[in-house]
Amino acid sequence: MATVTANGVQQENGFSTTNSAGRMNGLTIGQNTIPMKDHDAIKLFIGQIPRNLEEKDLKPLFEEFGKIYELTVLKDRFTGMHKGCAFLTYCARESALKAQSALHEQKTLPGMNRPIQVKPADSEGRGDRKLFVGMLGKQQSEDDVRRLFETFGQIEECTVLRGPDGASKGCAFVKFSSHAEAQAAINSLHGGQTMPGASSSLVVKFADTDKERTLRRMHQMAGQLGIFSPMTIQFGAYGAYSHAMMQQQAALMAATQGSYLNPMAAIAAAQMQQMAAFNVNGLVATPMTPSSGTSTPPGISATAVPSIATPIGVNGFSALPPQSNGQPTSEPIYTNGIHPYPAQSPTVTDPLQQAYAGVQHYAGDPLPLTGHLLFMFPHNPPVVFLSSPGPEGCNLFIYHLPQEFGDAELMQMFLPFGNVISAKVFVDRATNQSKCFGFVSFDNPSSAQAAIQAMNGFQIGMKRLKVQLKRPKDANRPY
DNA sequence: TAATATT
Repeated sequence: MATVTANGVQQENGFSTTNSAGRMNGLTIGQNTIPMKDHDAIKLFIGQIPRNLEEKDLKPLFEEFGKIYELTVLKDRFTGMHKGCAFLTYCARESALKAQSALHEQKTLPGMNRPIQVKPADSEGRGDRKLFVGMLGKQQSEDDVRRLFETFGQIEECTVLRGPDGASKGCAFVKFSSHAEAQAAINSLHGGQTMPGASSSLVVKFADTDKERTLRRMHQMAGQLGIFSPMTIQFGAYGAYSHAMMQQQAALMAATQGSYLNPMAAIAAAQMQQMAAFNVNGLVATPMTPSSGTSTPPGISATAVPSIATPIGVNGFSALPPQSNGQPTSEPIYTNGIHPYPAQSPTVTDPLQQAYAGVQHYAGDPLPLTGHLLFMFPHNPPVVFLSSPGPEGCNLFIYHLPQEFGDAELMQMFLPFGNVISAKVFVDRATNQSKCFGFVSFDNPSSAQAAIQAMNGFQIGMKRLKVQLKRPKDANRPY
């Protein structure tokens, strides 16, 4: 983690420390100086930072107000992507106050639309004191909202949410200087009156936490994409397995949306990955037993993979877990009532026949990966495409693909299971439309098996994938 | 009726 740390002035010998009244901040031991900060130092949150500026670029701007104890640009945990904000702690509290008054909303960094934010970080805060206000009239301005709330305490921020056209969305955020003030506002205002033009009475509640926001967004997207059953997203039902499934869902969301060039999908997918990671990180109340399993979701280290004593299907995640607990007679419960291992019966129209009837198998051109898809799986760098198909037992036939899926999306979907050496969606020559089936080749059979285990029966929208070994070319087929 | 970001 890149962090700029102040270098103190060295003394000849021994130790030196300073205080807030003080001269210099730092503990010097011989050649090394360890920066020290005041005990009443304030950690500042810095927002609206251009994403091309790193710690070293920001340092000069802030050093003007005092010696910096620590400056850290926030990065995405998985992708390393610059989040456009940072934390800054000065050695002296006074420096922080000076910087805040000199910079907060006072200038706009190059390339930004909004002025820089310099204010105490949430971690310095006094608890939950930010309110969401719903069911406002569309005509009500920030000032109107302020007037409504000002009797309950000191308002630090008041923002009416607006669309791109500037029209109010009928809701606002109001931040008080203390939790008690916010609570008082809730007690007095929530449900108490109906604003002109609003469809029901005023809503005043504490604003969502980040986790709640993420869940809300996921629900929204899920609804749009039809991926999940309505209103049901659960985490942790089967530990690491659902982690793997989350990754799949994330990939699917990105891929599906990607065909519409919707950048939100990538963001959403990244959020889902984060949720999946939470899962593995143990923020899961569901009891899990140690793994005796034979199939480990790809890309997840074996030590991080618990298994499931009693698999419980979750609506939407109905491509069900590998039978990894060595108890084939256990009776899984599937709350969505759909059996996880579908597609056992042969289909009447065999797309294999079409596949073999004149379409060349993919033979090794670089796949047209889009940027956001690569971004999705930072630990799966672009593979070198060797040849295709792979050895026997490495090649999968996939049916019931979404119409929108192209080669890149198909590959993306299977990357978590191993090295994909080719991925090809078959396309109708006349219409250029996907035939909704394709082939994926891995470089080894166990990747292929893992992919079958996890992805066969995997639900996308209304359809379920069929994933099975591709038939060998020379196999006798009774057709 | 839910947002520029908060280790």
